[in-house]
Amino acid sequence: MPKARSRVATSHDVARLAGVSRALVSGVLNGTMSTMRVSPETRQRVLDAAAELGYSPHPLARALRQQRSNVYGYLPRATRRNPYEHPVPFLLGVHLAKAAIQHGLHILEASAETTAAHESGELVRFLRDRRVDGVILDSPRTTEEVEQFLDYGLPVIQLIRPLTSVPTPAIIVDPKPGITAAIEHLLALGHRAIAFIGIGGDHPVDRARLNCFRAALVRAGVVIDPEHVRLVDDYEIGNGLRATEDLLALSSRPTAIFASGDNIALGALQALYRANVRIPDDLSLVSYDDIYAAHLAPPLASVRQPLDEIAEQAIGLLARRPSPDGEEAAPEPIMLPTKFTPRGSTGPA
Amino acid sequence: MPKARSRVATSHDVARLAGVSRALVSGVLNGTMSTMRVSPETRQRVLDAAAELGYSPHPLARALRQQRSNVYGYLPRATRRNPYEHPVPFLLGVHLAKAAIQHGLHILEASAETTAAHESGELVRFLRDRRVDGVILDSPRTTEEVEQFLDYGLPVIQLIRPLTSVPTPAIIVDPKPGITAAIEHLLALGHRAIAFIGIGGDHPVDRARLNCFRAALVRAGVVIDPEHVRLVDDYEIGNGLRATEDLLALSSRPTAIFASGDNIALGALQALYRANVRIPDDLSLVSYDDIYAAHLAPPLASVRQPLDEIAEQAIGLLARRPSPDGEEAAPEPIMLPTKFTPRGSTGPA
DNA sequence: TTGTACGCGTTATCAT
DNA sequence: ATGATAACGCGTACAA
Repeated sequence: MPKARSRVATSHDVARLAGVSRALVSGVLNGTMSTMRVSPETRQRVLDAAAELGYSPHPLARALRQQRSNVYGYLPRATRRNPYEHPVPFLLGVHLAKAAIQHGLHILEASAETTAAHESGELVRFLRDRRVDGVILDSPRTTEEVEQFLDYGLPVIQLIRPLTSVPTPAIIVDPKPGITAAIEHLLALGHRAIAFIGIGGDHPVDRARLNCFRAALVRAGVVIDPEHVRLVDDYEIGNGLRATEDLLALSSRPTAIFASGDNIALGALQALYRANVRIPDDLSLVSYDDIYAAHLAPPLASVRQPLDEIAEQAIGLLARRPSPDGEEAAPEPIMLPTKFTPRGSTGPA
Repeated sequence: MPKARSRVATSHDVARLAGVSRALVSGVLNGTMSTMRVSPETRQRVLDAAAELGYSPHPLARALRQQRSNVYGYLPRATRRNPYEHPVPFLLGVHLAKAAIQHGLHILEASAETTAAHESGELVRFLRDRRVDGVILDSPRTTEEVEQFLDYGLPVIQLIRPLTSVPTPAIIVDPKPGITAAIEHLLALGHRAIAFIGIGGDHPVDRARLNCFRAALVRAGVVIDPEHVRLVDDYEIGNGLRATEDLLALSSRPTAIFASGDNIALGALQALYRANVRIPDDLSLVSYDDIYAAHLAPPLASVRQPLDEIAEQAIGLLARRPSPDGEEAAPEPIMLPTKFTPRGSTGPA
């Protein structure tokens, strides 16, 4: 009947068993005292003792001493009750957590229920109180948001939609290869009337998707019907639904739709289902994100952003501790490519 | 240019500013030394000083001293590359994390990439090394898995599919209200040939869903066609797809399908789409889980398990520290009800 | 109310 | 060349 937690071995236990001091245990296990500082025999005794006791240093004690919690804050771009409504920031968090573990780090996701919390400094306070070692921001909206953390002296990494006005490392995505492949795929199937549903506003990242779309068509000599470009406010299912309804109501109805986000595509799917438009027979549909596109009915061709890669790169940057000192030079953003995967949702025009 | 992290206030700083000892700062801020133990003026001085300095106790130092990390391990039933394939254990983790924060606790999700890791004790080691204060297990598969943690002296809470052979607190779901309402809804629409797609095997929780389904029909005097009950191995999309194809191939094709899981329903949706069977015109579909059912095309009527409530209850149990001592009596599981929400996926038979 | 030991590992200083 | 001693990080708990 294990009432109290079975006491776990401490460095003291190991030291006693090996007949050495605690300092030596620490040195050996961390490789701090390299080969020449400690005799091979002693070294082995320590290792054996540690193994025998199943010793693992107390992470809190270590963190306290090293002034490094090994926890990094992650601020997703949006949070809602149901994560399925915001797949990208959400899945990004999952991948960050996984990558962090690989490096002995941990992610603390700071969810702002209200957008107000973003500005109020509530989140800064939250993460600061927990002594995070740094912060990963997904598409921060305001300069202040980023600077709050920098002012506090924390390393910051921006993902996906970095504010270039703030000099931090950033990891971004190149929409071109994926979108180009997607459009060329549709063109090859004979489509000429291809619609675009995406986000308006002036953020370069969102505009870039439209630009890639445009460029691919222009390159093929296709003239884009202005009515076929539908810009909405946000990546929400309802927006995709309404935009698609609008497209279906046009006299010049498109034969294919590029939806710039999985949930935009989901909304499109709902509208098409209601209107009894069959995919791919009556209309072809391609999405961006490729998070759950493959699981829909029908499975959608989609352009994937390498969220796993983004996460790994971000953690990698944080894991090799911030540059010793002078290297404050505005770092060049790391750009990762997108990739298109065709599925059953496209067919001949 | 904030090179080094702006030093954060310590209890020492507060003590100095308030002209008292660190012990008193701790006592006042934790309410340990309640009103009668410290003079109101001093008390106020401490509070003022803490507020002025924006003091928040270092969580690592506190945890180290109190021998309590405030971190709890969560072992989801399944983990894959894409969390959207296993919505329940996944969303449970999200809700656990959220509820934990509310109580000043944290969740560490231990994902076993391989099922082998579950038995090997690798996960126990992982969590033990991180000094978790307890463990939340979602539908553990083997008794050993649970006992490993109990042997180590950690409090364990089992969710959804507890192993009753191990005496731990548990939180379970009552499928009856939701499934009964769903079937009665279909009956009221005139359906008599209602199919069931669910999990076989001998786990009582999975069987219970079928039993509730059966009972509701029997109560209405409906005879169930044995061909209409399809049992599959796991809650996977592909299984729902194949089972539905089988159902569509029957000479006595059902007019409605109850899919015992959102991704079973998703598979059904794919099969129905391929076969060009319209919902709800040609066939009615109801799912279990209600995680993303509302977002599909068409939105599915679904039975919801209160994952948020489950999470809150679990955290609640852990937050009020384990029973002082003797109260080892096998605790009664906490049972929470399901709820049915009709949507556009059902219609007259 | 205060002093002091403590939790546990790391790091800088000291001793052979 | 090898290893030990002691201080430290920060807050809490108990005795004084």
